Amino acid sequence: MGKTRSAPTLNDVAKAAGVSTATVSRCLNSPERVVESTRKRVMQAVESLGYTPNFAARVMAANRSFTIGAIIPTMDNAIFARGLQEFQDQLRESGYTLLVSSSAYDPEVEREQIRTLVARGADGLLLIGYARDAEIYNYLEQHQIPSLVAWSYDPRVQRPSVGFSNTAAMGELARKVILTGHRQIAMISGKTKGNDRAQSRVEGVRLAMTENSLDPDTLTLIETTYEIEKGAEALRKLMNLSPRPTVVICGNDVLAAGALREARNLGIQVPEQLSITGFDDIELAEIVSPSLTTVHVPHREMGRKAAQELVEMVEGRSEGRSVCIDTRMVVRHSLAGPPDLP
Amino acid sequence: MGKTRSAPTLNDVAKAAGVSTATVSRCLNSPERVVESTRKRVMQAVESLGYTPNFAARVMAANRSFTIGAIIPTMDNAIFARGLQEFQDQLRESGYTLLVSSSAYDPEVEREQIRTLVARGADGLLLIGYARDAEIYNYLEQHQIPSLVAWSYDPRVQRPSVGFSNTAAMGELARKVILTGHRQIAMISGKTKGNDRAQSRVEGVRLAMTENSLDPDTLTLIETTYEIEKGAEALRKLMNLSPRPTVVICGNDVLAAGALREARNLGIQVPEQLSITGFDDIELAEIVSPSLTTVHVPHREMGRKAAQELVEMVEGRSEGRSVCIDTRMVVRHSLAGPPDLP
DNA sequence: ATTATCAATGTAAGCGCTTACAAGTGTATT
DNA sequence: AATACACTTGTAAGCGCTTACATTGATAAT
Repeated sequence: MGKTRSAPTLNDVAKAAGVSTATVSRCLNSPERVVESTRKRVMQAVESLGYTPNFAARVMAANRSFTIGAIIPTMDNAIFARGLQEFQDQLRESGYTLLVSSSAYDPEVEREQIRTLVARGADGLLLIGYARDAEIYNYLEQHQIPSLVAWSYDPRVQRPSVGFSNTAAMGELARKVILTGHRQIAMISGKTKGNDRAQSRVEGVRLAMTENSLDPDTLTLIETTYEIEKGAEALRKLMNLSPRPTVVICGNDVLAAGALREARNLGIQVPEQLSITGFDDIELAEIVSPSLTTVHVPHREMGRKAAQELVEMVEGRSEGRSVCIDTRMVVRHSLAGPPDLP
Repeated sequence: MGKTRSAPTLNDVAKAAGVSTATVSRCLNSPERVVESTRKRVMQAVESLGYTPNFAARVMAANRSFTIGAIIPTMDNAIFARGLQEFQDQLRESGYTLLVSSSAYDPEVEREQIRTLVARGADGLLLIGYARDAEIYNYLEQHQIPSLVAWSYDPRVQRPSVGFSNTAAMGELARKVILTGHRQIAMISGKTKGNDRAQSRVEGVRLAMTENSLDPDTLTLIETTYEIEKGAEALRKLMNLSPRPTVVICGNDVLAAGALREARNLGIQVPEQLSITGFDDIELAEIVSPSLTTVHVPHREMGRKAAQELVEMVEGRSEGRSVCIDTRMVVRHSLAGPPDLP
């Protein structure tokens, strides 16, 4: 910290109020254990000195920080913003503070951030998706830090999580796409390596194809990072293919927005000449035109439930349950039947 | 923290390596002060025990945290995301960690967050905009925590800041709007109370009007929170006015995107029947159609320079300089001349 | 009146780390 | 050979707080 030479300490308050440090500490942490008259005097001293407890000292002494850490892949787009905001609000209600850091989708960075957060005394951790080194989970185990996975839910994985089935959600959308008549299907996915959500979404599309007697190997797949620009780039590539896909399923709304923009730049009519779909239903999805057919993920609900569950775990009231959140397809204007072949 | 019963401590490492805790500490913090052979042995012990230093203890003992705090008004939209990302990256390069929290534009919450961050041992703080209680600045002074204001720059204010002149930036845009022929001007602004950036932007429009012999009192102003939905709402209200404004200047791109959407819903052609402008030039601005005429703010540059300056301050190499970042108008498709009167 | 009980407060032992200072060793200088 | 010095490592005193345990005084129970 800054050289806190002049900041008042517990001791200063104790002296000013004419009590012991223990009493001051009690006033702050369990006021009901101090008689009113004393408490008043102490609080006044706190007030007039402008005392703020030193967090590091408190954490060290109490071995408890009332802090929850979250590592998200990125803050750069809105995907995690909404859910995290709700997560934070709910946490605050339970008396916890949220510490966020972002890993830029880099497992190494994530590992480092996890260690940092643990070293900082986080009582519990929110992680995005299942996929990470066993070593990391071991580390958390060893330090006895409860962790909860969010944004993914897979009944086969034995690990507390609050999320949704990316496979099922994308599957539903893909089925709709196929039913609408599309056969030349392309997908712009996020990088699947180390990202189970991206993997599952691709998986969902493949499954839907198989179910409908389409060869999943005919799916044209481009993997890229989740940036608007990259979505645009990928679309450009896809439009050079022959035969051209009649629909582009995007791994999320950000990629879809990029694809949409590029289609406009190329003079391709959406959805008349080309259909495009998204995933997440962030605000962007409704803003772009045509508005995106996508999958709605109840981010707020997820954030709230994750906070509740994680607090339960931290306070020893739960061993870690999993919660599956329902998604639903949102049909808007970017999806239509394939154009008539010339 | 979680009950760290089993986590190894410095002491454990020291024993395992057969040295004193001081030596281990030195290996970790100033390795050059320990002879190679010893260092190797220690590092091996660190490795094999899976030791991570306890942050709270370190902060307490060293009175230094290598942590910078930032309180931003919201994470809910992209306004701050980009600049902050760069701020963080730059900070990391200098060996600092960023702690972010968001205040939801609430001064009370902000005050609390600042106290929390200080109590947590932040070495320095990044604050958005100048406007806040003197009491807060005093508090920081007392605790000797350097703070830097970002997203605002005003040569008249005697306080280190890295930002841009909101007045000048918006003024340039407004001048362009007026030159394009508009006389019926409306503005959808963020809440100006306690938000100097919003205030300055309104100010910028008024100034431009005055300069062009328009009465600034004829500016129709709606203040609202920075949400897409609110932008839409505001536009609806404006379109019920008579005479209808021919241009709607929005306080930022988010509001503009909402306004744009609503115009589309109302069947109003932009820019043929109505012009709309934004501010910030976030990705959204280029995605919507028509794409937004707006003011480009070099967020990355701002984030980077802010990090550099704040680190200098924290390390006592600077008393706090101010940096003015240049913005520039970006002309796209949402602004055109006013429609011919019927 | 005596003892058990309880509520309010004080005493002091750490929590895990850094660092000033002390101690020990080996090398250069005279 | 004696002295100085640099370098490496150890010793131990905190950093500001919480909390188990001890103490005190008052009230209730006998």
